[in-house]
Amino acid sequence: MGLPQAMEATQGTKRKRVDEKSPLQQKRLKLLEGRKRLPIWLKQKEIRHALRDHNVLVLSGETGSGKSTQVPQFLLDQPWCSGKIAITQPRRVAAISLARRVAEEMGTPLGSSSPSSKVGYSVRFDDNTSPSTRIKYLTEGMLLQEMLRDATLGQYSCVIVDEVHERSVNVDLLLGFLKQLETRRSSSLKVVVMSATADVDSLRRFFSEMPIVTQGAISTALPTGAAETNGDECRSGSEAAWTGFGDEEERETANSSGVVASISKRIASCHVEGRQYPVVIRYLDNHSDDIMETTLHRIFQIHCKEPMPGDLLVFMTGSDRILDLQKIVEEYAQNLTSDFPKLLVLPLFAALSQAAQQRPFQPAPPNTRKVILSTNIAETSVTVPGVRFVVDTGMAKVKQFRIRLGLDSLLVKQISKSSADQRKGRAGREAPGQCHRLYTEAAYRSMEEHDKPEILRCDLSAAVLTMKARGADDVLAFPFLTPPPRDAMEKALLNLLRLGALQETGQISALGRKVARLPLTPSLGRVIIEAARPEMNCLLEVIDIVACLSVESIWLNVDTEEVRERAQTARQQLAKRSGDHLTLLAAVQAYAAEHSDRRRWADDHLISHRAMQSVMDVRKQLTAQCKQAKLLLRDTEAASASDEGLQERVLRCFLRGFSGNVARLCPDGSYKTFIGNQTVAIHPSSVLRGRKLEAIMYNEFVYTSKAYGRNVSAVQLRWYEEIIG
DNA sequence: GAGCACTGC
Repeated sequence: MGLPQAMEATQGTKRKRVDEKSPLQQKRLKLLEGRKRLPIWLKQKEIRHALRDHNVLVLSGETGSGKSTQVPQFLLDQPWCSGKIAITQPRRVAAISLARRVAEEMGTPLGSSSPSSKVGYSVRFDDNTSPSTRIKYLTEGMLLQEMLRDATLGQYSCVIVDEVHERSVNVDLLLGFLKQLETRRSSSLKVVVMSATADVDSLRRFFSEMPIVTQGAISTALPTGAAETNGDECRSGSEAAWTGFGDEEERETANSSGVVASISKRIASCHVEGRQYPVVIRYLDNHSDDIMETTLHRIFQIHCKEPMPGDLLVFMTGSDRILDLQKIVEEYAQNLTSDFPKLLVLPLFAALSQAAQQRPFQPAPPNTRKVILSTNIAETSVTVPGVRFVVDTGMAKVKQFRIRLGLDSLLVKQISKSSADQRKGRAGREAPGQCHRLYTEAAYRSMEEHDKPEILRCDLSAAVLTMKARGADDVLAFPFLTPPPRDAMEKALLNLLRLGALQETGQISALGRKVARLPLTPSLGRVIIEAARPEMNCLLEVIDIVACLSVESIWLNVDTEEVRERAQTARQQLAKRSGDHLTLLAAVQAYAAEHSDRRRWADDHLISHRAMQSVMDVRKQLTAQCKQAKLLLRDTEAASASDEGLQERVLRCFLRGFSGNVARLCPDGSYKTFIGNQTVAIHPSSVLRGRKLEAIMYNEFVYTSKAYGRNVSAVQLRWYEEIIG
């Protein structure tokens, strides 16, 4: 769901009495015609029958099938559906705009605007539901958060997990929990798993495999009624595209006690066609050694040959390359004769300001073709209108956690086939299009089928704590769609133990439960808990810093030399000698103290106003949560400037959460980590860059062109030894 | 002189 759709969706009007002439109902009837033309409309009956007879439905369908909006509406009046329907989304904008759309289609007001509302959404900072809400769109993280209050998700008759193919960590955790619930919950729970790719087999297999049974807990782990099924009625008709798990696919699973259970009739699957215009694919004949040159060439080739209208979308790796290419394309474009349309080059990446990110959505001036140079943000997160030509460099930056080194690497890698196909699809959303792949067909065939799921690429500390806090104690036996390697799990368990979030037995500690409730990484959560201790007494200050560290960087991207100098002088006013943590605190305090014009203050200091707004949101949320958890002793008044020991206490708190991220200065001038003795450089974005200090602590350890510590402060070895000791 | 892709609670 793209931004324009999100913006054009309108708020339902308030009205006491709903009749056929009300605007809501008129709108509903108008939309009904369009709904009937969606590919999924014809599958309505099959989907209902599938869930009448089965507990799990795997629904695959490409973009444009209408599954995200229609499936909950198909199920709402089913006899088994007495509770709510949850439908999860990976992104907030999608959850909000889908809820708006479905409310309109149903002719009901949205969310909390009316007690009669049937459709709502719930995302961080914005819960727009009412007690009457039946269909609830929410982010994956929100549903996981709800599981802290009720791990059985008792208010829901059905949970629909959308966009499963994106394979976020949260989706993988949800699928594991839902699989457990589906067999363990006393009342039945229907689960619909929706995915764009046709990779249905692994999902079916996942839900058909028996949970691992341990310690004689067989009765609770066995699916109730597994034996009563024969699977003869549901796959008989060839009129149905979905297939039930029948005899031929019936599985026999033996657990360690030798008990054999036959599984059938629990899982159905269904495929819906998407709605896309055809896209012609062009490959290179030979591999290109200079991708920038090849991209430049291809942009002008398309521009000069292909008729208007039709904008170009170019997929590249990162902002640096995008800005470089922008300059070159603009230079060349000046030499175009007036026979050709003009070119408007627009960069698109997440770190851009809100206004700059909006520019690709605005119509181009007359006789002008837009060339959008984008990162992966345009692959899933935003949909740029008007694009008929996609240029795909075949590369992307990918984050990967290195378990042994304990750092994240962010390196350029070849994309997968499904990513290449997703990029291709961006050319065929409004009209037939072209996709120019700047690699050979052989290179395409050699690509991985799918991206590596995030759960195989990230630090598992947060995921493990999420599991433990929701009752999945035996994390090694958790049902993963793709189980992470054992050493990755062990590393996470050790980290949580070091933080004190787990007891020696591996069970979650009281402190761990507090950390798990906070919308933060376990390390940052631990810092919060430390700061609340009476002898530390610096929670408000720490919340300000933690809020900064948990959002995008507050420092604005500077690209020109002149702006860079302005930025340096502005930032020096805020910079603190001890490093980035207290510099961030100074920035937040100055921003919060600015009551007249915060936007201007941010612009003057070359600080991102958008980032600062999220900092304030997070700060508010954390403060409220800490009050609720009785962690907050002081109220709103800031500590006096004369509080000499404050800075030291703040840094000691961070050290408690990040004791693994400490390095000491070596005689050769480099920093070496205490754990692992690896070289780490201070990131160029730090106020401490180039400084030589006894020891440093940093929040992130990331490998790009070399190993950098980001968000760095000076610490004393003495503090570190006290914590380790 | 060098520099982090994208989500989310």
